[in-house]
Amino acid sequence: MDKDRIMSNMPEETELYDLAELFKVFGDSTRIRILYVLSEKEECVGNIAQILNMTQSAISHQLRILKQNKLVKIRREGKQIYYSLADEHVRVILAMGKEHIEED
Amino acid sequence: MDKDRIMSNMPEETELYDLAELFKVFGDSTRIRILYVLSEKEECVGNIAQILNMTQSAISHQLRILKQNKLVKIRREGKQIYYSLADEHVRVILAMGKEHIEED
DNA sequence: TTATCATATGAACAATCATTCATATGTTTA
DNA sequence: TAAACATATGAATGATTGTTCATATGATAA
Repeated sequence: MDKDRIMSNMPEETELYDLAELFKVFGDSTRIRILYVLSEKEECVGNIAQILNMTQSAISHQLRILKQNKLVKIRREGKQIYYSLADEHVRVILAMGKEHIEED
Repeated sequence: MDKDRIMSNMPEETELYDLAELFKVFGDSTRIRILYVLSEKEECVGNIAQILNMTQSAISHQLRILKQNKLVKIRREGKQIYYSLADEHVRVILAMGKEHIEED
């Protein structure tokens, strides 16, 4: 069974938690919707709320989570704050997930 | 702002929920640990529990969730049931997540 | 400065979920 | 058969989390 060999290949505790944390962020349909909106082009908070028919507060709370986990980045322009995807991992992870649920 | 154009590119409601559901499954460190164990080789429930120092019940509950979401598959051999990764998406998704949290 | 607009945030509530405990199901061996 | 073993599952519980409401912060315009 070789428990030791298997466990020696396992990521560290903190990395496991970070990984789980990251995927938890993808595990909410509101946040996925936001990421899809931003996959088109950068958008400010109010617009995202309007597009998704949700309150500004709810969107803002979710954007904070996305930002904390470095899935989106921001650009300030006057009163508005424009959000956009942070990097290509976001697209790849979403695409892989989509492929998975679409097969069979 | 072109709300209609953006929304027409958005996946269907049911697909959004399935996607979120899938990522929720990755959003727990116990399940990630199990997937890492199985990325080495197939393993039966009792062994997984021993390797991860958890109760058979806890592991079994989590394996059911992994199986329902088609991340693992099973092979029966006498009294034991061997679990293994269902396909390559699992590895790719984990690898992408790992890359993401490891940068900067 | 003051008023207005865009965004952020704290507290509260309902809903979801991982684990435990006890027990059930199903397979093999005696 | 019955006993032993591997796995599954239902109920209960504590912890986590998404949304709402009210309010705070920060930037611009008057």
